[in-house]
Amino acid sequence: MFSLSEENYLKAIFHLQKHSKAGVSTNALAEEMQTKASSVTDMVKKLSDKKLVVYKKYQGVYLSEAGRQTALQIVRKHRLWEVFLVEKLDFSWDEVHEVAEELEHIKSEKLISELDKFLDYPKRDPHGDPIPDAKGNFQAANKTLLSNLSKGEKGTLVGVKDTSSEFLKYLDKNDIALGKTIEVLDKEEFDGSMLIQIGDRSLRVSTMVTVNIYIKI
Amino acid sequence: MFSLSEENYLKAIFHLQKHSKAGVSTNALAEEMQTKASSVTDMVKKLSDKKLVVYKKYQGVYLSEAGRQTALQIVRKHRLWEVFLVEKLDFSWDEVHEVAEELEHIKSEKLISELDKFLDYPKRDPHGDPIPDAKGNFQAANKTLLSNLSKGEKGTLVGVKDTSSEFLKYLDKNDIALGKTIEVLDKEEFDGSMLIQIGDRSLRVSTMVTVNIYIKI
DNA sequence: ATATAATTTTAGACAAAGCTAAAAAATAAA
DNA sequence: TTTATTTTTTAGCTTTGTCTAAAATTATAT
Repeated sequence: MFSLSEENYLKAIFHLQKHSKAGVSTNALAEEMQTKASSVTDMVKKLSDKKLVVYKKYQGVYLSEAGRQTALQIVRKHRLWEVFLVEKLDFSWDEVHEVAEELEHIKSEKLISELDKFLDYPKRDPHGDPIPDAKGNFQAANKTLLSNLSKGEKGTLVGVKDTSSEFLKYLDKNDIALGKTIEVLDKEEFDGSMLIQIGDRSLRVSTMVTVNIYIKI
Repeated sequence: MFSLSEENYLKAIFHLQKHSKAGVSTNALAEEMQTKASSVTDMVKKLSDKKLVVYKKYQGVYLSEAGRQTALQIVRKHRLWEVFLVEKLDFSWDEVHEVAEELEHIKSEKLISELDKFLDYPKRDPHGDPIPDAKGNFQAANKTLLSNLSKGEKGTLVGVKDTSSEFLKYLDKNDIALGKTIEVLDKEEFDGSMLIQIGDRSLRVSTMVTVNIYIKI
């Protein structure tokens, strides 16, 4: 159907699209894809010919409905494989991304529907991100960044924004995990750092941490 | 490490090598790879430069020890994934090959060692073929073709040579499966067809069938 | 043993996806 | 509103793996 490269571009545009309703710029896409702007222009033209994106010179690129559906299916596969790796193969949440990047491109409808069943139709991946269903539907959680909470507020950790191995290992080390209850004991307005209560311990965390943790109140 | 294409060539040479101790011919490899002889020559030169095969112009190609080990690891991955698909995802044995062709190229040591553990270190794939261990060791079963048995002899079905969907579906339809006991009730010397006892039924099968079923006596 | 046939290799071309360097367009600054 | 800067596109080249057509080699058959 689509080449490896085409699929990766669609996924990248999808992820960049989320953050702003404007078109995705060539440079942003080049950065995300770890490639050069000229290569992006070439590929974007190709995707445009295939009606997967809407593209006007110098105006950035948008996913078409077909492109969005394709991207959603890749995201679905990526996240299902992540669940598989963590739940069945004892991977930790900081190890799954790389492998899932490869597994997401395996082409078999049956494989994914059976995997979904085998995993008992999970709704979220190990980082708390929602898994689209076969039709591309998923509910974006009503979540907010920990940094938005005020002193005294509390909620449940439902996701992370930064999924880098370094950040996830930091969380593991400090016993910060999905599903834990976090309460803001104190917030330092000067630098945004917080003193939080998590489980039976309290901990001081920097802004780098608070802007990368999603909380459901 | 190696490209998709390189891996597939190594695997193809490995499979063709098994059948004759002579070098694998360019044409045979082209046939196996569904490509042209000229393309094969190019690739074989490349593999030779990388010391994965031994190649002399017009003399066919042989796997080097490094090439053999690489091929064995690909075969290992292919067969482990086949077990996974059949045992965990309810695939039937005629559906697994295509998908395993893709899965076998995923690059992660940990993925394969964990999968092996998850499947409880299977020794054979769903077609009865042995699964090499992490070091590339596997025991070739002492098996023979059903066609080699004489009237009155019996044994256990331990594998199939032809793994095409058509053949496997024929076997399923006639309730011929791995592990079943087969006895040769009668053998027609003229065309090699046999009357066999399998389970509580007897069945007449053609040579096309008897030369594609492996029996352990 | 020589002619014919089959196999294999070489030479040159092509598509995909990337790159560099230069030109063009858009944006920001003076 | 010009000028300067940044962004984007174009043009042309590279690599990987393929192809076709022609040449070279090996095998087969008379």
